[in-house]
Amino acid sequence: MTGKDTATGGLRERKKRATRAALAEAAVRLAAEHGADHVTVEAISAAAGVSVRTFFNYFDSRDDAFVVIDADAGARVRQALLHAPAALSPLEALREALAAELSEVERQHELWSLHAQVLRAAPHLLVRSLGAHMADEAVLAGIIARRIASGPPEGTGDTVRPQEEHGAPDLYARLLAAVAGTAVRVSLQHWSDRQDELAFADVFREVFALLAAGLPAPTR
Amino acid sequence: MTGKDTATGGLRERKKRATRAALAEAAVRLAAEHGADHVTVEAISAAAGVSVRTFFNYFDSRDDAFVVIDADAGARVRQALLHAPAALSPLEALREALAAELSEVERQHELWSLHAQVLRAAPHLLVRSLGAHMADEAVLAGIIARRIASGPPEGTGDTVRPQEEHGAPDLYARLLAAVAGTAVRVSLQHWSDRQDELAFADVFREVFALLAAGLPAPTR
DNA sequence: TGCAAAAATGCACGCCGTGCAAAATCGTCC
DNA sequence: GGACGATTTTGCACGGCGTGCATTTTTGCA
Repeated sequence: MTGKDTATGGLRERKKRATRAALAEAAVRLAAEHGADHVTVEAISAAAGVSVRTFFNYFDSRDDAFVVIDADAGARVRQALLHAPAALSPLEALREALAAELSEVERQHELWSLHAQVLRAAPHLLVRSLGAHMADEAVLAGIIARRIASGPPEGTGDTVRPQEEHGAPDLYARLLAAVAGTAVRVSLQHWSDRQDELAFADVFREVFALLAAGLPAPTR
Repeated sequence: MTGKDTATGGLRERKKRATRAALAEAAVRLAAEHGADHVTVEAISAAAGVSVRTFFNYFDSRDDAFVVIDADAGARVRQALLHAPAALSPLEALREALAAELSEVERQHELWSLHAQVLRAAPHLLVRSLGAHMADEAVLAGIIARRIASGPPEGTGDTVRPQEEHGAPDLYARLLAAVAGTAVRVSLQHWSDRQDELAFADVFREVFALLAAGLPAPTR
């Protein structure tokens, strides 16, 4: 369905992508310089070389230009999750799918850093950013639920440990999808605060380790 | 600082509270009837009997009127957490603090139900609602961090189990605060979807049990 | 090259949100 | 009880946001 991702031969399509990227980049750069709420749609449009009206053909609101970086990142995560080895637990599978996508983030370190800077200065944009992931969250929960239903892990081959039957799988899937999103956000925030000290991947792994351990009280 | 909560003798203060409540209630009722995005500030103000300009003296934006129900719920949770028994783990303490506040929710069932209805019909408002909790999240993380630093649980009295030294307590505290907020949201959503089937408290407990267990793959 | 579909644009309009100054209301002191 | 200072409410004006519609320009294709 989303097979033709990056390499699209359509000339028309390419130009649309270029325009969208130009608008997004102009928005982020202007926001980093003057502060997000001092950047008008008119300024963004002018910097990207299109009319104000055209801006609204690409983004539903001014804030979206600051928020939506890569529109189909969610789709890639979903694909990765669908092709994850059946041996992995849901939490592990999701962790790996996210890690793969987020390694891309570290490669475009500069743009993301700028982006993080803008979001930090304007909390309400960060909130919007969360909202952008919420739609993904629902879809992700569906995939997780299906994964659980189809392929029970049975890693060791024998019956399960003396562990309570946890009720609705829907609830589990939703919770996992939501918590994973939260984990990504917290990881990014923490890494963004101590930018030069830590590798993002380490923070990310640490966070998921904490989750898998059941958020135990830290040993001081 | 927030000592005088509900019972305030000041006549002026009372009138302000009344006006704010009237505006919020009018907003929610109109939104429930006509849909949130078909409700203008003018309509809300008229229903509450004040001018449009006054509306903006009470709320920073139109959406805030739909979102902010109880402004100092966060403060109460913080207080509860501060007075929680030292024997509880951070996760347990936070769970109990939230549970106490959320029992209030079930009492005002009708208002919250209406509210949930409005938020469900307008996802972007739900996002804003999350945002309202994000400021709380940072403060909460600070309290958790301090709680960890001051009173190490040492429930059994001896040294810790063979368990890795999990790095920054800041990271843990932030993660816990964020995940707890997510847990509340997922619980509310799940409960809201199956309103008559489950008690909210049960869903809430179930979610925190899953978190404490490290989100294990559910036994099918 | 000519034609149909799609995208970009201009224009008009209504609502949002804010600064400012005038008017109304409230608490207090005499 | 009445006047005064402080706070709140209100009207007004203005700029920015976001949308519908008709028009013009660009693109893909025959």
